[in-house]
Amino acid sequence: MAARPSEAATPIRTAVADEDGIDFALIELVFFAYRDFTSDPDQILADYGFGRAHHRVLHFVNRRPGLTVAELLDVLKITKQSLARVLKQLIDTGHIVQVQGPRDRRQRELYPTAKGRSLALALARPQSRRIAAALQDAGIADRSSVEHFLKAMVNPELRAQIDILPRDSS
Amino acid sequence: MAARPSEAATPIRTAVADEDGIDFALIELVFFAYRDFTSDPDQILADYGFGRAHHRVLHFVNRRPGLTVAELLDVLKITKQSLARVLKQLIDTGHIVQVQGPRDRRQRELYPTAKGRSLALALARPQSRRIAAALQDAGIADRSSVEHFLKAMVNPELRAQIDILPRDSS
DNA sequence: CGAAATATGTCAGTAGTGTTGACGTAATTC
DNA sequence: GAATTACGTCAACACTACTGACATATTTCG
Repeated sequence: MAARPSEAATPIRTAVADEDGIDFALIELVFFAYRDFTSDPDQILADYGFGRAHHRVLHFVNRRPGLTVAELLDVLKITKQSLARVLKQLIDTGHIVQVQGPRDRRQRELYPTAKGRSLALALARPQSRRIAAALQDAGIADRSSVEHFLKAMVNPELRAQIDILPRDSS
Repeated sequence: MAARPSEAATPIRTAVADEDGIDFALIELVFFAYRDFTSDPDQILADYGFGRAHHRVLHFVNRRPGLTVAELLDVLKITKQSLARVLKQLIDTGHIVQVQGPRDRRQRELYPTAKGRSLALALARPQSRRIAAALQDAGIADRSSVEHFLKAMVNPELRAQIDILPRDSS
């Protein structure tokens, strides 16, 4: 590969722009937006010794109380082992409780405690504020266009998961 | 804390909704959208033995050829050590070359090679397609509203970084 | 009923990305 | 000449993710 290092690697000095009609501007903005979007809860989580994974679990358990472990794995798209550690910590710290499934006793339904609900709200608050401020700043009166855009960014076969979740309008 | 496990943890069975006016729907959509947005390049990167960190470095070196190491660290908001590993790999594999700074010889200007440019484009292509499809799906004729929204999601003090980057209109 | 499938939990090992702190070197600035 | 700056590197660690294997309890099905 690097047979002749003296000439093999010629630096390209021009910036990529519209080549192939690629939307670099929006690609980058998604990166920056997400980076800062997650930074607010990250700071709060650090106080609890939690990470981003704990946040996601706590979020979905609060959004869909009674979720089973399998359902949670499916939403998060992670493996059982990845979930195990963070879920155990959240249970040990009293943020989440497990209840044996009423119909199928093999299942463990996951519910937030008052403590877990409280933390979930504390984590969501700055994110919601950031979104609201951005909508206002962009002069977007109708939330639904952004909602539609983001939803369309999700893989079609996974959009079903979103619809299961409660909507603000409900 | 868990003095009386039998009653300390009472499960909350109601889903969080509009409590405190928190926009859970959009918070969730940002998570889902970003998860799938990054999944396309992740698959390509796996073929090279690279990860998401390599992608980001490659992206910004292509967008701002001649970036110094310090500038790259500032954009990515990671530490020198985190960058070192991935940057070394990208240099060793001939995707990026370092050039001694012309004015300040302590600096190392980073440039993509033809190979690096090519990979950056390959990684950006599916992301750009996803964005374009989502805009169309959402019936958003004017990209600028989404662009403005995403930009407003970024911390104000960090927006300067975005403006340095080349715009599609240039 | 007994076997197979399912839901969950757990163990061991590994990888990628991030952190902090310290230290060394070359080059620039003062 | 001394301090600062830009960069590279070493060691140690944390978090999140992965794979593969195995155990247990429960349900389903032939």
